[in-house]
Amino acid sequence: MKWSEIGGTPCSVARALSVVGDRWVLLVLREAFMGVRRFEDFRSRTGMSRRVLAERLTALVEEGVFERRAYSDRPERFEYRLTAKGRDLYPVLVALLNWGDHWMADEEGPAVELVHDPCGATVHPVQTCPRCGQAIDPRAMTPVLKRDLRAT
Amino acid sequence: MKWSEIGGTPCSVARALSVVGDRWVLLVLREAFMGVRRFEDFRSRTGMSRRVLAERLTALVEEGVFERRAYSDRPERFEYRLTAKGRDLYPVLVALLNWGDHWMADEEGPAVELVHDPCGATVHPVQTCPRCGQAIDPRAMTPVLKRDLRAT
DNA sequence: GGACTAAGTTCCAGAATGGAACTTGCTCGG
DNA sequence: CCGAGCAAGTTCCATTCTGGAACTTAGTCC
Repeated sequence: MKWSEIGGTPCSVARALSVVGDRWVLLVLREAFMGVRRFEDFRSRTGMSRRVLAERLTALVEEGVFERRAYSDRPERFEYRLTAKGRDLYPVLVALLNWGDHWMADEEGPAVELVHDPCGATVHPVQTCPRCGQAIDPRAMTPVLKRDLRAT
Repeated sequence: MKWSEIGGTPCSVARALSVVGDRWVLLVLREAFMGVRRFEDFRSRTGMSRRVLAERLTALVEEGVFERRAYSDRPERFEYRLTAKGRDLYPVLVALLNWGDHWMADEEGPAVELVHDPCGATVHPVQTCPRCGQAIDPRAMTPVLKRDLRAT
C-alpha cells in the first residue's frame, strides 16, 4: 500500500494521518500554534526546505487546515492562518509535547511551557473521560471495531 | 536541515516527532493499541512493506517504545509489546482519532469507537487542565518560550 | 542604480520507498 | 521422506521523495 492511499481507509486515525501524518507538517503546526503565519518564518524556524514547505502548505490549504490570505498587495504577500479544523489539531500537538517532555527531556528542562490562562497554572493537559471526568488510562479503554480498517 | 537532525533540537515536540513522527510508525502504534504484537499482523493490517516495517520496529525497540521478546523458540519467533514509554503515546493516538472522527468522517460513522470501561460510555476523551479541570481551549493557552527551539 | 525582502519555483544528486523474490528454521499432511 | 506452508526477516531494483542551492518576481529602501 502506498501512503497516498491511506486516506481512503475507513479508519479515522489513518485519515487524520493522511493530512497530518508527516514529520514536517507537525512541525509547521507547532509553529502555527506559537503564532507563526508567514512562509519565511515557518521556514527559518523549522529548518525545512522551501520546496517541501511550499508543497505542504498548499496541501494543508486544500485540506482546509490553513487558510491562505494576502496580508499585502504590491507586492503580493500571503500568510497562512489556522482554520477551525486546524485549531482542532491542538490536542495532537499537546499530546506530543507532553510525551516529549516526559520521555525525551534533558537536564535543562522543557523549551516550551504551557500556561492555562484562566487558572494561571503551567500545566501538562491530561485526557479525561467527558462522561465521568476520570483521567484516561489506556488499559481502561476498549476499542470497539465496527468495520474492517482496510476496507474501502 | 535533515530529518535525522530533528531529535537534537531542544523542542519536545520535535523530539517526540523524531521517534513517532512517521506515517507508518503511527499506524503501527494504532495496531499496537488494538492488541497487535506480531510482525505479520502489523504488516497485513497496515499494508506497509516488510522492509519498512522491519526498519521501524527496530528503531522503536531502540527508542524503548516497544520491547521485542520471543514468544517461541524453535523456530524463534518474536513479538513486539508496548513498553510504558510506548503506552504513554496513547493520548497522541486518541487525539488523532478524535480529530479524524470529527473532520474526516464519512456517512458510515467511525470504524472504531472507544469505550471507557469504568463508566461504560462510548467517548471521545477531552484534554483538560489538571489544575482547574476545565476543558482546554487552544486560545486559552499561552506557550512560554524558554529557549530557542533551533539551538542545540 | 544596487542591495534587500518575501514567497515561491526549478533543478539535480542522493536518500527513502514499495513490491516482489529469497532465506531460515520449523511444522504439518500424506 | 517429500513438498507445502508459515513467520520473521533480508535483499534487490526501479520509482518517488528530499535537501540544498540557484533563480524569479514584484516591490521597498538607501
